Amino acid sequence: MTVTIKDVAKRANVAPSTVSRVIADSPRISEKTKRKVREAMKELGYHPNFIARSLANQATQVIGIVMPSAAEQALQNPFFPEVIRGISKAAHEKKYALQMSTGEKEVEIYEGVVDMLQGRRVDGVILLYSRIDDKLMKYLQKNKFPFVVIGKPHQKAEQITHVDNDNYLAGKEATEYLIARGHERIAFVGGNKQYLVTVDRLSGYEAALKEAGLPYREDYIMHEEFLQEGGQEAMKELLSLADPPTALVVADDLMALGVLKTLDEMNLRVPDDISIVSFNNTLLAEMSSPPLTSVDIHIFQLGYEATKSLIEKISNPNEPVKRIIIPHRIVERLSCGCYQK
Amino acid sequence: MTVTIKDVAKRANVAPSTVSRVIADSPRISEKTKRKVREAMKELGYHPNFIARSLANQATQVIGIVMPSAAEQALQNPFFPEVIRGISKAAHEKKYALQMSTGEKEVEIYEGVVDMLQGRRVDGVILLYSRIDDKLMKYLQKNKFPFVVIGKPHQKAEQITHVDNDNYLAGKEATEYLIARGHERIAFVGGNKQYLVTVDRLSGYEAALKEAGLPYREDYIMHEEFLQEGGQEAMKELLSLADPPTALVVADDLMALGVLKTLDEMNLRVPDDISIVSFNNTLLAEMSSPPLTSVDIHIFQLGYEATKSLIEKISNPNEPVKRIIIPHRIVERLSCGCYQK
DNA sequence: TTGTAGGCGTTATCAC
DNA sequence: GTGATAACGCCTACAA
Repeated sequence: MTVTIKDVAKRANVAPSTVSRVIADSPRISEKTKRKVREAMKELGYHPNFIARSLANQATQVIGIVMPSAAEQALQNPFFPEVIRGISKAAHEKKYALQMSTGEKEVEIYEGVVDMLQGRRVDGVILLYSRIDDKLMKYLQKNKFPFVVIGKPHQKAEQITHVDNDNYLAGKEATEYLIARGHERIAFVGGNKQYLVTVDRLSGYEAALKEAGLPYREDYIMHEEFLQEGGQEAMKELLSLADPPTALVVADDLMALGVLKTLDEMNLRVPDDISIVSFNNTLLAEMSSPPLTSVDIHIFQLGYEATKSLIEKISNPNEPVKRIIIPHRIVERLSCGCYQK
Repeated sequence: MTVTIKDVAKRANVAPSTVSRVIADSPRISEKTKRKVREAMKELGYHPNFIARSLANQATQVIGIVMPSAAEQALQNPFFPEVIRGISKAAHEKKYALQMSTGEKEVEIYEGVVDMLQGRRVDGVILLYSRIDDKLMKYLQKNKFPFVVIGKPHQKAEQITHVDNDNYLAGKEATEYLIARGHERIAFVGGNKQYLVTVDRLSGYEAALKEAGLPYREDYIMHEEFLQEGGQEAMKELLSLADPPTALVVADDLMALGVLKTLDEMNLRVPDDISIVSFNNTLLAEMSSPPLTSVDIHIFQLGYEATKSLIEKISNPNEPVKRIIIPHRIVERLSCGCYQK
């Protein structure tokens, strides 16, 4: 049925191994037989069977992408398509294929990835998140599977290749940006505290307040999902406070969108009544009304670099651990105003 | 190193074939040995090797996703993450994994997919687009590879399982919507005419004009890329006309965004100066200023149904050809006004 | 430079 | 019910 290496061999009057060598373009084969074999391949319409090759090679040339939650949910946030764009570019350059995890709950994802790796479907994986005490990450490390994480590993970060932003600094700068505009009651709206991004940006926020001699208030700290609904929830709670904030550091554009929505419903205006600095600088930040001042973290590059590092690691298991910090920068738009008492 | 079926067999004092049967939960194995074998698997931490299994089975339980262009580019349009969400859900339900094509140019994609299939990396593919005279589609058909397309196949649509909207009708309704509001100079901004979506929506547009006794003007028809830039280009051209349109049917939200951008730069207001009906009803439509009246084509469902159909086809090659039409509906927002002479 | 043979980890077809 | 054994398609020593 399907034409195999043997068929080609017969046709070209050589041994299967010779064909195999031609495929690998081995220098030990004469140009003449190479030509002959290649011609036979053309004539028969031969295509190498990756699966068979993978089995023999113990390598698949496939990289696994692991999302923090069901793709179904994660992909709602433009962060993910954007990282995947970067990943895709780098993978393509090195001729790697991409496979996506598809699990709903955390355990399912965990098992899915374990199967992916143990089942030798992929040569390595990229974690598109980093959370505290992550079972999966520990597993990967223990079993010495090639992987890189986008974000900062919770523990043993010096032993795990990762690509991250300086989220502490970014959080600090975002906050300082608001402080510089006279704000004193600044709230923080972030994702789940399990995520390192949240933790880091929050500490940056905290540091900025401290340096400015402003009080750190528990009731100004919100943790919600990285979705619009999360932002809405957070904003509602903040507005129910006796003295609501005059400015917000929001850790994600999509969340910020939710924040804007709630503010709009409450007839509050941005930046007149409340200022916002957001994160990610996705298209959403540009499009919202008002457009959001947002910290560009270069998502694409995050994915691109992570993939390059992973591939290096796959091809050379002794590759030293790397830590790559992608620069960030605040992109000013219209969501911040000066606070006037 | 890695624990195989043989190791398990030894440990459980059975033959490898028995272990294999236990994995497949064959009814011909006694509960007692099953228990014994399963215990051995636990103890040794056995994980089946998918690759080996695939080779023996001639099936991978992986579905390939084929985008119209480099993922790097396509993923900029929220349409794609959204279909993938649907695909991911259905795939997960049936325990299929997902692999993405990663090619830049059309030829590269073509070859990538051919390799995917011939290399037996995937059991079937989903084309996330449909274009005229598509080489790849012909290839798939000729070689009888399981595939489904999202969109309407150009030729032999009755022989190809596909999931689509009634884009003709949708285009017609969108146009009628504007006509009903008094507009007579209505332009069409679509994607490349190679794409069937574009063609279909355009014919719907044309039909609506005809029925209303309005002239069809070549200079009101724009074909650009499905990106913001495309919308900007189109709008610029339209505005350079002696008598620019008072309303637009734009075949994609992201393009519509570009349109809005250009209009804004020109100090034209929507809907006061120009009305817009867009397509896809992504988050962008909701967020833009003004929010766009947009035709919801239920992207998620498109992906979900396509995947279910593909999996059926993979498991049963004799599955009859299917054509699934996903309903659409216009979601009214603030981008349309009445035309007053 | 090329051929032979064994192995990669499973499944499937026979036997017993 | 369970055990050999031969595929699946390719790669890679080892020979020649």
